[in-house]
Amino acid sequence: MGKAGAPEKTRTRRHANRLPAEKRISDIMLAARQVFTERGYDDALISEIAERAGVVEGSIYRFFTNKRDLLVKVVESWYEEMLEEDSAQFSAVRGTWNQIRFVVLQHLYSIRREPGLSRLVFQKLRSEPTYRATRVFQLNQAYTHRIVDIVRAAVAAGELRPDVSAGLVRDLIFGGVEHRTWAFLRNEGDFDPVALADDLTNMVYRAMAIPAEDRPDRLEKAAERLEKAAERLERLVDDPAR
Amino acid sequence: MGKAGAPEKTRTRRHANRLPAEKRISDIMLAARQVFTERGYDDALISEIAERAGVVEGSIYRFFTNKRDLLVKVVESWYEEMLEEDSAQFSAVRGTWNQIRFVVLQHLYSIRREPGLSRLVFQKLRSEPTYRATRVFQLNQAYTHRIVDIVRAAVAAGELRPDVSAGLVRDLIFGGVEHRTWAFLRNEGDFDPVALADDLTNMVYRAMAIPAEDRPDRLEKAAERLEKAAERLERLVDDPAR
Amino acid sequence: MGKAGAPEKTRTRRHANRLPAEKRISDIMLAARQVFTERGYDDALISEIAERAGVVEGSIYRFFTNKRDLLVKVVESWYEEMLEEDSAQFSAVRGTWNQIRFVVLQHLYSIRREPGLSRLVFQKLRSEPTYRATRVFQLNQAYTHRIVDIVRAAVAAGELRPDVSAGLVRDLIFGGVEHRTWAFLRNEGDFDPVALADDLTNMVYRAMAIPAEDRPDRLEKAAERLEKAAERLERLVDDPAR
Amino acid sequence: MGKAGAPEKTRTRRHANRLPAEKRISDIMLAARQVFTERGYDDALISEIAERAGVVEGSIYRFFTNKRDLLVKVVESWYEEMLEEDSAQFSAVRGTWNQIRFVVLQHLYSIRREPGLSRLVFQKLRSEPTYRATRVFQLNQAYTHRIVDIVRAAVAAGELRPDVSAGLVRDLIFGGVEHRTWAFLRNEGDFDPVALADDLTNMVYRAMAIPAEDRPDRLEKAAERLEKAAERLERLVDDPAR
DNA sequence: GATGAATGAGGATTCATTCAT
DNA sequence: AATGAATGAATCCTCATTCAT
Repeated sequence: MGKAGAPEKTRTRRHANRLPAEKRISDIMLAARQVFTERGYDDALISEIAERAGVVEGSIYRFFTNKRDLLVKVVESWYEEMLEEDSAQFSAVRGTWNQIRFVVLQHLYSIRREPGLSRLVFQKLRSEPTYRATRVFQLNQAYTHRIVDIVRAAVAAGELRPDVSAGLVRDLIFGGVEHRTWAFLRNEGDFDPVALADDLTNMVYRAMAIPAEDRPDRLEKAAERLEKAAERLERLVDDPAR
Repeated sequence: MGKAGAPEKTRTRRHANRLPAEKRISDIMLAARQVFTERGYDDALISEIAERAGVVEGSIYRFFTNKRDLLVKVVESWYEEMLEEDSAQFSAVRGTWNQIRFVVLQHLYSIRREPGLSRLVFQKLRSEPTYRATRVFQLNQAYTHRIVDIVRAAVAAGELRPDVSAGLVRDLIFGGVEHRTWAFLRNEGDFDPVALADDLTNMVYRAMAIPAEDRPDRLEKAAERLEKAAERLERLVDDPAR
Repeated sequence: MGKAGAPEKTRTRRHANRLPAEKRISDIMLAARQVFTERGYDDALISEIAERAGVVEGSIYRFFTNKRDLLVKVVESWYEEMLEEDSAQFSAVRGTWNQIRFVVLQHLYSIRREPGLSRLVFQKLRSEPTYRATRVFQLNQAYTHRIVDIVRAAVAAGELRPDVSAGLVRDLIFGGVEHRTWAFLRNEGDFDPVALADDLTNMVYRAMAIPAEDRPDRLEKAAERLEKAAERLERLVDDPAR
Repeated sequence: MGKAGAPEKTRTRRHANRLPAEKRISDIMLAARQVFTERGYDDALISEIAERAGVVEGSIYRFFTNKRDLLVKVVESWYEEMLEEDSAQFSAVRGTWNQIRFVVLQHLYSIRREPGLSRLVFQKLRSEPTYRATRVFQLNQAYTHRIVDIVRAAVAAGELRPDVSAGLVRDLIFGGVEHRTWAFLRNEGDFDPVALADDLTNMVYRAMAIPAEDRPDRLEKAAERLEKAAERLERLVDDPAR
């Protein structure tokens, strides 16, 4: 009903160039990313996305179910992008502290690079009741799970307290980052990713570290080694022939 | 159907029922709180709020600039409510850990009691560019600043590390809570406020606690041992032949 | 979502005169009746209806749920109009044949007067799966049921065959009329309501009439009365004194 | 969801699978018949028809001008099918009543077999202004004209009243059947074709049968009696004294 | 002060049809 | 001949807000 309207009318059409689907899709997604970033979800117009992508509105619906789907796809690809980039570098980072700091820092960088998309994730996608069923949810899981992995490994290695909840650590980190960056996301000024990453990592690492009482203190160890060295020297001196 | 040709409403809206403005306002805010909670911002209808408040749409605009203002006012009063309630009990809580835990727990309780409003704050109000100019912002500051106060006091008292950033702690806590409760806010199941408050407080407290290494006694002991070892070495050097 | 769009924008508005709801409704229904009649359902534009009614599009939705509801309401009022008009005159018509003819003729007149609405009923409303739940259905029932009543009464009075199915008669009549008038409804030329009503009524009446074998034929009755009259006259002549 | 970023379809549409045009056409028409039947005209998608026919949308337009043309062709072939089937059996039916009943019954059967197509004819095709120019119109004429032929032959044979309008009979029958079956077409329950065919045929046949009053014998007898009565009266007048 | 009828901008979405490849 | 990507027109409906009464 109302659908067909007057379907038999003659229409003038200028057929545009026939591009490979991939190119079309990436054009649309690029344009959408821009528009969503600039305007937010509600104020983003499909017509503007279409225009910037050099496509007609209807063409968008060949590839994307609806506006929300387009947003979701854009965010998905952003996550994939981030995961890919990060994982390449991440493998080179050694040490629990360094790894945590790396993840935090990359996260801060990505927020700083894409405040618009970040806001959309924080504000729109994550609060929807269907979020958990989304691929974005899974990607975000993968994204944040790196922290969990790092923590668990360090716990297993005896570096961190055995009673540390990796999940809670993850939420502290990502929640903390988010809270720390809301002002920036509201355009209220910049932040220093490196300093923040250091502070945050220190904080969290300290919370997980094995308490001094339960492990050989470094100073103590050093003293011990020094003592032993001194002893041996003394023995040598006492009995140089030996 | 439904609307019918003629208005079958026969509304019993008290004509010119002149109530004191305060009563009017509180009726409207109560209704608005319900409707916003049940439906979220976009799906909340002014008409429904008016109906529930026993008021006409237009009357709402006598007291509130617009829909958003109404939301803001509702949230403000919620915050005031929370601050009032909490502060009464808070003064009785002794000890840094206990105080932090108290604030965290109350926060968790309030989220659990008002998931709808919480979501609106997290999702809608906080992301708006005008947020910082809002009284909600100030109230939230007051609300979260208690953590800052607690931490600073404890730092000053020498209980916590002097290099702790109280602001970062605040963001870790509130951000962490938020991340931890999103699933709940999405209606994906409940959480245990007490357990979470304990875990989170422990975590954060540990991060701020003065590390064993920095405690005077142990430092001094280690220094003593080092000095003695050094002495012995010096003796050896002075008198190699012995 | 997408609903509010940018709701806080300032809008210029010229407030139109405040008419009683009834007047508004009737204005809208009148305009709708015209537009639906002229264009059919799909090609009827709400905007055009609004314009002709001197109303803004949104106002239509104060009184009518949606476009279809508007059509339904228009048709309903048309039916009520017809039922009212007819029933006033109908009560004056005596005799089964005359009554049937009257109903048929009025029906033909109404088709001729409102071909557009007739087509909409025949084509759009009646074929919808929800039709039976509609008030239009009920009105149509009332409209066509007059035939059923007439037939049943005549059957009860012994004027028509006892085995006549009044429902089938109704369907023959209204179905027959409809088939007979489709060409007209398609704008393929006029028809003669009076002649058609007569022919159709004759046809149907004949189909229901008690067969001659089973009832005193009029000629026979006349002959009988004539015989009796002749007899009495003869007796008078034979015995004038009596 | 669903459409996904990349076309996951991997359609196995036989590329350049060059089938004889006839096969193509019949595949398309078969698919179209199904889809039109299942969904109705407006909700039938060319894309679905194409898919079911194992063809690409564009190919449909090689053989059919547009969607409506496709519907028309489908209905045409259905009519041809029906006419062919019926005429084979029809020739074996003897007697006016039996022939009418046969046509009615076959019509009822076809409605019962193809409610979807029937509805499309009743609702969509027949109401279009171009209907009369259609081949469907002609086929329908042929289809319904059998009634006209039967009636005219019976009239000519003196079996039926000479003043019967064969066209009106046709409209009563097909209109009556249609009205009687709308509930079924709306999916509101079944009907009994045989019983309905019998009732309807009886009804119509009675309407056309030569009335008893017009039979020579009874007329003559009555005339005789009248003449005799008149004679007696005349005698009285002639010889009042007697 | 209260009423509530009227405003009116605003945009996603569909799908038959075309035509370059 | 077949393909199927691209076209693009076309419209219903919502609801916060206003302001004449």
